[in-house]
Amino acid sequence: MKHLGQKIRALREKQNMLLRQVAAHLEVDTALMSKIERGDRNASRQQVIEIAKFLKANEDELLTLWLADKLENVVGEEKDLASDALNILKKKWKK
Amino acid sequence: MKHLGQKIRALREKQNMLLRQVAAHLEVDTALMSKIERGDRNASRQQVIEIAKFLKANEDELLTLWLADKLENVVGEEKDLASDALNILKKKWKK
DNA sequence: ACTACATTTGACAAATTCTGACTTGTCAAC
DNA sequence: GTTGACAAGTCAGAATTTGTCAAATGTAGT
Repeated sequence: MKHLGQKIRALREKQNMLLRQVAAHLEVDTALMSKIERGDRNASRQQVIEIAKFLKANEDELLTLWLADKLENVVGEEKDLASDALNILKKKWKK
Repeated sequence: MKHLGQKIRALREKQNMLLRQVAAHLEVDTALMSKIERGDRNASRQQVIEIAKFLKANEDELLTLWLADKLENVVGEEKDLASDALNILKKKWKK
């Protein structure tokens, strides 16, 4: 699994829907929807939720992919530090 | 350990240095340095590196804390999804 | 090849966020 | 009450993000 967009596209095509239809449901331009599916743009949290509803997908699964995309942007070149960094956060959250 | 700023402050105070001195070394305003230590502002990657040099700290350790701060911002309320999201990324990176 | 429709792309303005500097306030020590 | 260290608020310019539009490209079907 690569990014959220690819997952969305797979879901959409399995249901024979058009970009235009999903875009209309989110009330955004088709062009934006295209970019989201191609990974050019990030969807907003709310958009992900709407997409999950509309495509009858598991909301948490899509949100997890959405979060993964965002984490990837932040981590950038620091891949080797990411695990340690997340562990620090986990400790912090436990308290 | 909370955030990078607290670590920096601890290091700085252990060496009896003033905010002003560290700030001067980074060529930023003392007020900005104060905010970084209190976690009001994020340091840039380059600033973290400079600070590590100046305070004789381990660069990777500080960068890890720096990354943790950034991850925390991104994760936001999605704490429960963060582990899964990072696992997805790890798989992706292996290839 | 022509038409019709779906998708992609690049340019763009508006909105939002980030950054660092500047100013003012607080507090403790002297 | 002056000084020095730091905190806190405000601000403008820079940078990034967001969504739209128009034009380009892809893709069938005829």
